[in-house]
Amino acid sequence: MSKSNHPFCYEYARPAVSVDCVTFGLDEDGLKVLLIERKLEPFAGCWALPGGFVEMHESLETAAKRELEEETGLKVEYLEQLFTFGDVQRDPRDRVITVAYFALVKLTDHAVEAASDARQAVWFPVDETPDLAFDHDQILQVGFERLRNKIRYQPIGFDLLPKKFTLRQLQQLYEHLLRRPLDKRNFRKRILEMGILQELDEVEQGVAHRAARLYRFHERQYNQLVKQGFNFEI
Amino acid sequence: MSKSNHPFCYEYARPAVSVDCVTFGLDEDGLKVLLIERKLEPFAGCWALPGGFVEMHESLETAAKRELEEETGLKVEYLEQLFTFGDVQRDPRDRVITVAYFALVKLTDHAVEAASDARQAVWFPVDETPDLAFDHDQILQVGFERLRNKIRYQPIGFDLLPKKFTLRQLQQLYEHLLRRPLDKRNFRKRILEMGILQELDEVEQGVAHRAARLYRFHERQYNQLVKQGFNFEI
DNA sequence: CTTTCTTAGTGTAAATGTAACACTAAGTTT
DNA sequence: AAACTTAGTGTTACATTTACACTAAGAAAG
Repeated sequence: MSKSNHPFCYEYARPAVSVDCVTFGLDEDGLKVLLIERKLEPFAGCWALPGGFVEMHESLETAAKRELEEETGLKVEYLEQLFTFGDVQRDPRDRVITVAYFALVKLTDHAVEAASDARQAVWFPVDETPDLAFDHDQILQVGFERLRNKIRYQPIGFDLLPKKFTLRQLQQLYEHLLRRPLDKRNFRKRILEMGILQELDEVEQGVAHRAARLYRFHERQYNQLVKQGFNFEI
Repeated sequence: MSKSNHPFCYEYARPAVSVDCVTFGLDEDGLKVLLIERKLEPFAGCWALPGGFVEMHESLETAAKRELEEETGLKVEYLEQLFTFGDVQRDPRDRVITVAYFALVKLTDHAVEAASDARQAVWFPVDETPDLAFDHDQILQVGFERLRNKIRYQPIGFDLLPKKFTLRQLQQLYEHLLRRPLDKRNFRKRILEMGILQELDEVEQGVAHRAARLYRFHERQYNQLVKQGFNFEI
């Protein structure tokens, strides 16, 4: 690599910088993560997290959104930085440092087109993922841990569930991520007391038993409580 | 910047990658953060976090430890990744992405030589820091928030206090970081019940009143409890 | 249309955990 | 010896959390 020609003391070779996205979604089967099939070497034919190299004119977060959309067709509004992986040998070609990002999407509402966008992007059940390229298995695991920790103190259920959902759906998501059963009455009491659910005048459709009431996330109320330092621990 | 000549599809210009360290210490006056005075442009003469560019053969964490030692003389064994800052304009010279690290050191035990190592490294009180170079004010703030959050659920007090300390010292550290007074009896009860303190047969020296018993951190016990998923919340 | 099945929806009491609180003990200084 | 400063110690009221079981509603099957 040549020396740069601007007045800059850093004249060594530079690592490349990439971004990778760990994107979770939820459908009837459970929790899913979005993967792509690599077309190029190294790891051609292998599954990997969507991602790519950061360009000079864009911030890390912008790069992550751009790569996610380019590779999977999925547009997300909110991404969170996860961790930066910089082991020397994590990419066999060259030194590549990657900044991993974390996203949650409502799979049921819209994001099905992502996978069907003629791209090789597939939602895999989180506990049935194939071996991934590079150190992406490790990155995915860090992402999954983040998800499980996050649900303890932030009401992220609403980012994964459809806009309208039942308390049962919400509880089952919590139970799955916390890996323990929750008492129905206590759960409902707590979540309703938080005051971030808006009760709708609708019930779920197409079930072979008594239909449950639908709720939606009361975002305005939530933002206000956040400002007041309210604790959303479950 | 020239194209690389290895078989690698990434042929654009690359951002530079640096590391920066937010290092906290504690002395009689309170909480301190370690800063250096820059000798080179940009921001020559300005205070900044110790840090520098990542070399091709070293991991991010290794780079952070190396830079910290080179610039301040301080050797740390444990560093934690804080956040990666990648705004396009954060460095006026060039595109530089920086991975920030977070360290805690026992100032009272040894680390005084760091500052006196003929280097321009100074421990500043955390709430009397000068304006810093680049976006280092922002990085410092993120580091400080991390510290304040961390103390809620991890017994990091022991990383900041001297090896032997009194319960009063420990409580005052908690009070300072949590920004609220704690009840002496409840605090002692809780911290002792955790079983990670070893009571010594010594008392503090040179105080003009009844001397308090000294304790030390029982690291082995702590590690065992961590494995069992014990909760160290205060 | 009656029965059966499945999930929705609701309150209370016991147990546990948290927070509030004040005095005696020990050592130093005057 | 008196005064000052911090060390060290338990109990009670209060709040929170957990455990727990029945009726209601609607759909499906007979």
